[in-house]
Amino acid sequence: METIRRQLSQKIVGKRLSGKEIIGVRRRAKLLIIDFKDGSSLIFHLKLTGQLIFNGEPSRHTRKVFNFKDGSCLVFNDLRKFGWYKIVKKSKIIENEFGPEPLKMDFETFKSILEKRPKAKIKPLLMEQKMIAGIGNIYSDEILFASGVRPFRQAKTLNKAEIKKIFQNIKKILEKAIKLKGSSVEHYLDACGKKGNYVKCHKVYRQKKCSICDSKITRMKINGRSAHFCPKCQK
DNA sequence: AGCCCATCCTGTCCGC
DNA sequence: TGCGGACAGGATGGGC
Repeated sequence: METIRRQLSQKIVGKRLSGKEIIGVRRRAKLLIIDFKDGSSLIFHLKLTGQLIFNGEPSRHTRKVFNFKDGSCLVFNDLRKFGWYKIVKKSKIIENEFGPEPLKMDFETFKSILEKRPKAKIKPLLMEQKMIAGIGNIYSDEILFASGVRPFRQAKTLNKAEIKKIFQNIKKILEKAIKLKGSSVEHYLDACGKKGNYVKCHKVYRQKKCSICDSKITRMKINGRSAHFCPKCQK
């Protein structure tokens, strides 16, 4: 998402769509927000299979093509049709429904989130958008592997060192994933129509063996989502 | 609060 | 080859 935002920002700021000038492309949680000069915004949620490709070729999964005045376009594809877009006069109301952005979050804030939800399992808690914005299924697994913490541990059982590690790895993993332009497991493509490279760095998500100890990676459902962890490296 | 389930859709993969 | 079931970067709403 952040990769798509950065690329789109470079490509479409200054262009005109239906007579309105684009002045910025922002991201809040997993929402992509295109701001217009008149104060309105075009908001996207790509869910699991959405793609936004600048000057892409329309396919049978194309839901909408946004044509800019200069002849370029933005193609919105979505195989499963879970994604959506809408134009809003003020985007602030929607943006306020989310917790802090992980890369801007300080340690005290993170600690207080865990204290607010002592009984929640750590993986679903990391993915809860109202608590922390923008962490999804892949990165929650990878963050917890890097931190040596099993995904079903309740927040209250984490010791100070574990909390610190998780906090640091949230930043580390997300920053590296952004640097490598995201993770393409199935449908993800960036705004240039290219796959992300972070998938090569996945240590547990859809992996068979642990890269550290060679143990078989455990896969289980936690609150309805697939979770992956190493039974030896994660406690 | 926290978990479970169904739901929104289309597609792939795996086992029989 | 066909068929059934599981599963899929997400999120919501209802029920217990």
